[in-house]
Amino acid sequence: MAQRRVRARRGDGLLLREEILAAAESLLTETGSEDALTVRAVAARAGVSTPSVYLHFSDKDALLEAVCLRAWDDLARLFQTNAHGDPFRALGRCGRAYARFALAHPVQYRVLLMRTAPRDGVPPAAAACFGHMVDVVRRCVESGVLRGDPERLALTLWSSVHGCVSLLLAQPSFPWPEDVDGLIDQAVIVAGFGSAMLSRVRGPVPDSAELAGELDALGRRLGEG
Amino acid sequence: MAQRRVRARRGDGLLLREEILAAAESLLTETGSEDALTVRAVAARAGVSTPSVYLHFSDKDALLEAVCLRAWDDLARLFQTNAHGDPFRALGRCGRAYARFALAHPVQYRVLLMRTAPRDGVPPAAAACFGHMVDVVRRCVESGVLRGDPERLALTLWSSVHGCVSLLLAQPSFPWPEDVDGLIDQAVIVAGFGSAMLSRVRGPVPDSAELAGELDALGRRLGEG
DNA sequence: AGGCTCAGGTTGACATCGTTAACCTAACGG
DNA sequence: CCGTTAGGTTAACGATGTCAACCTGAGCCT
Repeated sequence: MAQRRVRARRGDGLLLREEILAAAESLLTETGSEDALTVRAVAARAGVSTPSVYLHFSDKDALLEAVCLRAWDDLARLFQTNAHGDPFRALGRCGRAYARFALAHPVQYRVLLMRTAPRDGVPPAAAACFGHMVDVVRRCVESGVLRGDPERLALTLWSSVHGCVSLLLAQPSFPWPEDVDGLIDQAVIVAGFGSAMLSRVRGPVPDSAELAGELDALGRRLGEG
Repeated sequence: MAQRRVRARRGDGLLLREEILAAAESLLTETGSEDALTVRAVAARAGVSTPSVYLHFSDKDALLEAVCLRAWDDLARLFQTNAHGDPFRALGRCGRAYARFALAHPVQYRVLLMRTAPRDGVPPAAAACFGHMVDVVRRCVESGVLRGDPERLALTLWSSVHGCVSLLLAQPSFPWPEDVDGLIDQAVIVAGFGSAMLSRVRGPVPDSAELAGELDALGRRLGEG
């Protein structure tokens, strides 16, 4: 226990809630692991007895979710500042921004999007991520570069960039290439190109030779233009 | 404790190891959650005292990893049976098979690929997944439909399908579309199309109008052919 | 001033967990 | 038949999430 906290005045009960959240957040970022967030450690850092935590959070998971959600304001800002300009390029910027956000808040991202969420109700973190993706995808659909249901398209793009960052977070000892940024770029662009292309290729998947031939031609034209 | 196990004969010490693994596996699949796998529960189901588990596994995580790895034989078989024929179409089949594998072994997949792996050494599960992807991608590169470093391409394709299934596993209460299979198909094809396209489009990302025009033309030709 | 109330905590305990140290015992070689 | 040792067991420790019961002091009322 760092310092025995002075008792709050009447009506200031919510003060403790904020102090607990701050203590928990510092614990998370300092240790880099959610395992370090024990109720006792948080209470001690807040200068308060252990059961006091339960005055403001129904259980440990509620505390963990609340503290991890604090990072999600950053994500909204990131999407907002990257959504302008050409829709397809904005999509790329937002995807990269999403990845940067995840890697900048690894614990929070793991806790909220890589663990099994409770069965009841959509977790707000997931809803926010998906919502932001839908917004930027919708502009691509309106501009004509993407076609189809924006929500469906957003799901694929979201899962694509999520896959990249979640593997990076979960497998730190994997022999990743030097330029992680380049890998993320690749994941984002591949998802964008693929989505744009899929909505225009009807029928069965073309075979290798046919696809190679058509894409060679496309590459020449886009390279020249 | 179900039934007090009869002591193994001399030299049959490894018998217990197998029985512990079987008990742990049944616990995992019955409960569907790795939290149910406590050392005590496993020992009880194996008909043995709790510390006996430590005769064969250094700690709980070692046991958990060992039991989850048992599913990975299935994955090797799946890639093997889907790798034949046209390379690009085989890539699609393997991607779908990978997703089916993950959804068929949700606990094992979560434990081995969605939790933070230890810092020392590449986990065998991740190495196997990546290795299989590289194999099938290499054939695509040899046939010319994909271009570039097979390992790099495999990383993107792996992360793409991993993203889809890991979101499905982690967010069961998300309003997923009815046809999960269709969503997986989409993720796989988008990754394949995008990868094939990216290696042919040099220079900066085209803007929305340019991309839309070229892809419209491509769609018409592939649709007719 | 002085007492009452109840928001805002604390003390102490319980069950369960992973893990270890110390001990036991039955199967085999001689 | 006896000693060794592989193959276990018993008992315990410390940490954890959580709860029931208790305390206490700030603010209102008379």
